[in-house]
Parts: sequence; structure tokens; C-alpha cells
Amino acid sequence: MRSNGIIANMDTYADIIINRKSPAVNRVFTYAVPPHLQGELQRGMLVLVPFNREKLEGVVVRLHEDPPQGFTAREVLDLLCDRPLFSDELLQLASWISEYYVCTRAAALQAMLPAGMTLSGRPPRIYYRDLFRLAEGWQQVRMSARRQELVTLLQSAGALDAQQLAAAGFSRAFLRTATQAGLLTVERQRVLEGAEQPPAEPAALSAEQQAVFDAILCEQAGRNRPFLLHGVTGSGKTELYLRLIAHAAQEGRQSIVLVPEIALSTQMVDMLMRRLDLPMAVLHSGLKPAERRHIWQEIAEGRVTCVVGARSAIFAPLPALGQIIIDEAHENSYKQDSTPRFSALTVAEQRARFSGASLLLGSATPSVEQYFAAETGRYALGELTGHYFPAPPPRVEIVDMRAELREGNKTIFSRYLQQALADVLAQGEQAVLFMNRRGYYQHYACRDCGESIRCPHCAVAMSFHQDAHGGRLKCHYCGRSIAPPSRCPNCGSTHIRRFGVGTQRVADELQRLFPTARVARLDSDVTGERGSHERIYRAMRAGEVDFLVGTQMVAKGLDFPRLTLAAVMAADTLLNLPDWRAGERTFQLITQLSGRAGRREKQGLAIIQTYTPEAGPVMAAAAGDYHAFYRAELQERDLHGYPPFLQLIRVLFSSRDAQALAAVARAYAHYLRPLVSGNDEICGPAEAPLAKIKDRYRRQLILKCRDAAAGAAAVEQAAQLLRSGERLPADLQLAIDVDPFSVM
DNA sequence: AGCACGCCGACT
DNA sequence: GTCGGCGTGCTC
Repeated sequence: MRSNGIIANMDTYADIIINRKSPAVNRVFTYAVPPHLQGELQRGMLVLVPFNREKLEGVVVRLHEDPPQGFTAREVLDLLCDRPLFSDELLQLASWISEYYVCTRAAALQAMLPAGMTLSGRPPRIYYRDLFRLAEGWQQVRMSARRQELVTLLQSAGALDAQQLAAAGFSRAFLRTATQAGLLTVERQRVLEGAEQPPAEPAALSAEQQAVFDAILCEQAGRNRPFLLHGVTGSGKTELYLRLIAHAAQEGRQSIVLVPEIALSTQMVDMLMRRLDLPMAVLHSGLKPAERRHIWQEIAEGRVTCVVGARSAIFAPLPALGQIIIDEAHENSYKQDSTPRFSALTVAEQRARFSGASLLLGSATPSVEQYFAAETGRYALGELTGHYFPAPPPRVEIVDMRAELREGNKTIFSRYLQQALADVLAQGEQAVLFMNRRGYYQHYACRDCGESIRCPHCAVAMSFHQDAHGGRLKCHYCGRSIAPPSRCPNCGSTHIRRFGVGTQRVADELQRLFPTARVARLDSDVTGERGSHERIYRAMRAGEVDFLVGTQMVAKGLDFPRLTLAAVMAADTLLNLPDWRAGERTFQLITQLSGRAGRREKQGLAIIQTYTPEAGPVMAAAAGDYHAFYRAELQERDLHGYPPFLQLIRVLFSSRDAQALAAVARAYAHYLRPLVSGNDEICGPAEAPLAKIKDRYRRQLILKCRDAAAGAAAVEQAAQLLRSGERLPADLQLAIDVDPFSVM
């Protein structure tokens, strides 16, 4: 099948990765290629092989003629595909992922294939969606009554796909003969929906946009470093995305656009399709396996110029990738939270390197690591400051809840917020109220000075844990545990107690305060019910809701035209999460949430309630000052040894047997210590923040290292030593997370 | 990870 | 005597 012009390939051996995710078989196995498969078998193909007493799937990673040493190779049984599923570039990427993220190569390969591609058993059914329209010169074709009907239909409809025509009574066979006769032309459907609008005129770039665009092209032509595009919401980042995709397309190269979640991909694709006349595909989890295989194939054959999707779209098999764009690049959803725990950003950087593509990261609130990379020259940087649309930025007000308390207001609503809510209700507008409702993380804080109890060694808030003796405060990083103090160590006040309010309570009290208001709640409790997410958004858009109370979800999602007020109920609950990224997330959330309020004709209002109004991230967000936030946060990270200064690797152990678990985690730390550099720090092992899930106890260890690649190698080696040197509980699970987004 | 082999105790 | 528990060892 090869057409490389050389003699038919006679490779006799194939190195194969077995599709089984056990560390014990995480290596290549060499098989003989039987004569009937010689010349057929190619690198990147999925095959069936005998393995021990079983038949298993495997991926061919190398073909060669080196006879095996010390064993006799068994023969490949069969092909499970008709062309390679993995290009050399993607195989290379899989190897890199398995090393960097400490997972098996099988797991990495599996993550790259969309669900439904591991064709266990039944062969793939090709799924076509062809668009039919009248061919030029159809008048010359011999007519029949049926054909005349078809012509009439297409004259009014323009173009229809096979499904629509089948519904109108035209069979596939009929369409095929009509096409052969020259009556119809077939076009692979290149867009999903809403393609009807003609491409709009390209908007002129502002001077600032033009300057940044030139800088991007200049970087691409030169060092081609990843480019961080820092631009506030509405500053016209997407306009630059469009140009970059078009620019790559002109050079015959394809693009990938990543969005944080599939819900946002529709918006992105609609916008792109309105403006670009290029074949596009959306990869989302709603696709049926057959559709997915079809799209995958189309992409691999180069028929799609731009792929839009969430995290896993970074693996789209575009043959000549030229541009990768990651929108809202600071979002945590780009990190996969199951094995392999990869970050689509890190993978994108690697893939860009392997394929020669350019990488653009867009964000209004870049992570500290990203901005640091730009500042130190690992990334190139472009900043957009101007609002592209003339909407006034929202007014942000900080409310000091300590003062409220002093003045006798013991409710969770400040008087200022109550007034603002009353105004919203009177004007027939809408408000969202944000409350992060992570119930398990109760912290101890002083109502007078606002300080929360922090671990002296880790600089993170300690968490309250109920136990038989009334409860203790624990640090989830180092394991230190103390009795809750009765006086605030900072100011000596006795108004010190644990905090923890959820969305439910906010909604209840809101209803009590405004009995006539229509209050809705949006959090993972509510959205557990299927479709309720959509229902609430619809109700909100239709104006059937006055106040929407919710968790992170309310900060994203779609725009509500009548939304004029956004409130953060307690910024401290974000700030005091026992996590090194807490400050960054607080800044991002306040910035995002306040950006949601307001419309073209009316300035929005954001109210931030807090017990610590002087906290850096809160003040910086209120002032809309990213750089102030960044400077302060960077200093914190440096002081306590967090990214970008040190990289983190988290090792999580879990088992039903608490005693054995503790021993195993300790033993692991012993194996690890001599393997890491003297400058690296091992924190723990300590109880994981979620110390027990479904009867399984969890302990974790955090390695802070200069170099994640070296750290990952050490962590893996220690795991091997542990497995061979210790008696482990049968149910022990060991999960390694390189560059964890957070350590909660 | 599976799956077999193998060496022990509780039944027909 | 055999059925079946799960420790341990191997897979091109």
C-alpha cells in the first residue's frame, strides 16, 4: 500500500505497545510480521496480537528487521484498521506524555484517541454526511418525474444533505445515479450548523490590535516561541484568532482552537464560521462513535482546516498543523484530572515544537506561571488594553464585612448589597451572587481582624476537621495538626470561629429578605439533574429569574442581557482555600464575574464582600490591575517555593487500610529522598485534603523540584522500587500528578 | 491488568 | 479424594 517509490517494504518485525495499562507491561513487545501482512502493516496502526494466553490490541510503533534476542517473536494476528491512526508526530507526542506525566504509553495513546476509536470487536462503520446541490449544466441531464421533483426541491432549498433528502423520499441509490448522471454535485459537509450567513466583512484592526498582530507574525517568522496574548475581555482577542487561522490556511496549514469547555465551542465556531470560509470541525463529547470516527478521518486526510474543541482536541490528527490557539488559557479545565493527567497547554507547547506549528495563548487573566514565562522570555508577549467595544468597564466596590458586623449587621448580606439588590429588583434587572460552596473546607478565621489560621510552614489556610474531641486544625501540605485556638493569634480577639456558608443558605436568606424575588440556584447539586443547567440559563435569559445564586459556574456561561449586578458573597472563602493558587483564583474569579455585569448602555456594578478588604488579590481585582496582582503574587510564590520558581509533583496514595497506607506512603518517601536533588523538597506524606473517599483513605506527598522532568523520573523510579521492595496492600492505588493545577 | 500455576484448608 | 481460596510470576 506504500507509495514511497521504493521497493515494497519487507520489514519482518514490529515493535508494539500493548493496550493494557499496567506498569508491568509498559514497554514495547516485538512481534513477527506474517507474510500476508508485509507491506500492509504501517507504523501507527492498531493491530491484534497474541499476548500470553490472550488476544489484545496494540499499536505499532516501529517496523524493523532486527531479529529478537533471547526469545522467539510471535506473529501479529490481524489489522484492526485500514490506515494508521497515529502519525509519527502523534506517536512522538505520546512517548513524551508518558514520560513527562508518568503514565504508561498505552494510557497516553488511549487519551489521544477519541472514545469509540478503540475498535474492540466490531469494525468501524463509515458515517457520511454529504451535501447535495444541483450541478452546473443539470439542464442537459435526462429528466424523469422523480428527478424533476428533486430539481424543484433543490432549487428552493439550495443544498440538502443525504439525511434530509432521505426524509423527502429520495433513496441513496437514487441520489447516486443522479450524481453519476451529472444532475447533482456532492460536497462533503464542512460545517455543522448555522453556516447560512455569508462571511461578514473583516473588521478593521485597531492600531493596538494591528501592532500586536504584527508582533505575532514577526515572532512566528523568527524564534516562534509560544505567544501569550494578554487582553481584557472585549479587547478583541478573537479578531486576532481569526486572522491567524486565515494566515495559516493561506500557507496550506491547519489550526486547532481550544476552548475551556464544549459549551463555549459553539459560540466560538459560530463566530469563526461567520467570518471564515474554511472547512471546520467541532470535536465534542456529544458525537456518536461513528460520527467521531468519520470526523477524525476527515481531519487526518487534511480536509478540515480548523478544529475547535475542548482539551482533547489538542490531539486532532491534522496533517500539517500550523497554528494552535488556546482561548482562556488560564482555565483549569485544560488539565485532565484523570490519568494521564496532562495539561493541554504543556502538550500544545510540545506538539508545536514537534510539528513546527505556532502556539498562541489568549487570556484576560493569565496564570502567574504564564505571565512569568512571558516576562522572562520563554514566551513572547503581546498586550491588548483597549476595549474594542465601547462598553464602560464595571464599577467594582469592596465591602468590609468586619465593619458590617461592628455596626450590628450579622447577616451575610451587607447593607450596601441589600440596597443594590433592591434596586435591581425595582428596575427589573438581574443579579448573580457568587458563593463557592466547597463544604468540606471549613477554615478558622477571626471576625475582627479577618485573619485565618495558617500553617507556619506552608502558608496555606488550615482546615477544620471534626473529631471526637471537638475538632482540630490540620495542614494538608505537611500534616501538622493543632487544636483550634480560642483567641486570634493575630489580634487576640475571641471572635474566632470556623466559617463555611453554602449557596443553599445564601438562596434561603435571599428569599427571606426579598419574598417576592424569583431566586434560582446554580451549582453542582442542582445541575446533577440532567438538563437543569440549560433550563436555568434559559429561564435567566427569558427574564424569569431575578437573582441567580451559584458557584463558579455563574462566572462563566453565557451573557445575560439584563444582568447589571454581580456579587461575591465572601471573597475570603476563595482566598482561604488551602491551596497555593488561592490568590490567583480569587483574582481571576472577581475579574471574570465583574466582567459579566453591565451592558452597553448601563455600567455594571460588582460588589465584593470580604473580611479582608486589604488582601492583595481582592484589591487588585477591584482596581482592574493585573500587574499589581502579578507582582505581589509572584513574590508570594518565590517566598514559599511554588511555581513558577519550583515545579510541583503530587503523589497520591489510597487504600482501605489506613495503617498500611501510612506505612506505604512513608516507605515511598524513603525511596524517593535519595533519588531527588538536594535542592528539591519533599512535603509530607500527609493526609490528603480529602482524607477519605468512599471508604478509601488517602495520603499524599508533594515534591517541589527545580525540574519536573527529572522529578517525574525520580517519582516513577521510587514507585518501581516501592512495588518491588515492599508488601503492598492489594487495593493500593498510586496516582502521580505532574504540575498539578492545585493540590486540593 | 489478566490469567495460570500451585500449594493449603473444607466439603461431597 | 476433589473444589476452590488467593499468593506469585509471566507476558514478545
